[in-house]
Amino acid sequence: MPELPEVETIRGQLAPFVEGTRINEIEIFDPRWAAPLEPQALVDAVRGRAVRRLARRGKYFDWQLEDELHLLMHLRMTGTLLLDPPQRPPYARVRVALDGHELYFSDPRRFGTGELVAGDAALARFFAARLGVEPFDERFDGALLRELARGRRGPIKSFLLDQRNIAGIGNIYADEALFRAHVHPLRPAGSLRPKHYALLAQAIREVLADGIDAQGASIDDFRHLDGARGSFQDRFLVHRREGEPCPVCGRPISKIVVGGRGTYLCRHCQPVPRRRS
DNA sequence: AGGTCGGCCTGGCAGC
DNA sequence: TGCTGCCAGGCCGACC
Repeated sequence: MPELPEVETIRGQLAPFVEGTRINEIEIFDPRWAAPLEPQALVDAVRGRAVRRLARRGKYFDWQLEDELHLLMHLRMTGTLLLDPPQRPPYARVRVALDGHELYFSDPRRFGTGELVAGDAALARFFAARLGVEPFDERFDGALLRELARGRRGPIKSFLLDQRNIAGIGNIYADEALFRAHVHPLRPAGSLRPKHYALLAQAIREVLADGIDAQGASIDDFRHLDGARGSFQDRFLVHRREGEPCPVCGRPISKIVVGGRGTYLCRHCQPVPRRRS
């Protein structure tokens, strides 16, 4: 699943090809991609616009076009961006023609989206309603995490996955960060000791940085701009390793369900939550 | 208002 | 072998 490190990897690869150039043409094959906007409305607004910067916020690509127009792309589950593929890729939903280059948004499950936001102020409101602090923001630390989680009784993992709290964490990096911080995913979010908020904040930053360093995790559909794979899947400590030995204590890794999401942990290294009822 | 759950979607795979 | 049906999950909206 594309999470912060995967989106950041693609952003870094794509930025040199698009910044300072122009969207000459955009073709939307799947009207769902732009919904609720009519595809033609998006095409008309974007066509011919200069691209000032390609930014990222949470898991969103933010194409900063001239006149404060923002084209936001989200890969959701299975979306990929492919630059200059030899032929039109399978599941192509959108084609963007740039100066001398062709970009495809491919997406088998069709969850991926593109939307327009007009004006920097509107963009700030859009993100404020959906996204919390960036994990690499200097304000993000154990104290902030503790404050955000205060009084919250839902599982800490669900809290980490809620983009309104912290932006960019998905199922992979939540499991890996909780393992590194020795925190059980079912612990009520507000119930950690101060020391563990600090450990967890640090683990989140480290695991995301490692993910970026490995150019993302290619477990399912995620691929680089040129179709190559990331390598972070080879560095998973617990995610998708049910039954394999814990890299710390050697006991088998468990799989449970938290908030409807498959969740991997070491029951020995991540202390058991207090029982409810 | 926090928390939970269903819907979106379809490739892949378990189970018969 | 071939078919059925269920699972995966980011995000949103409905509901309690």
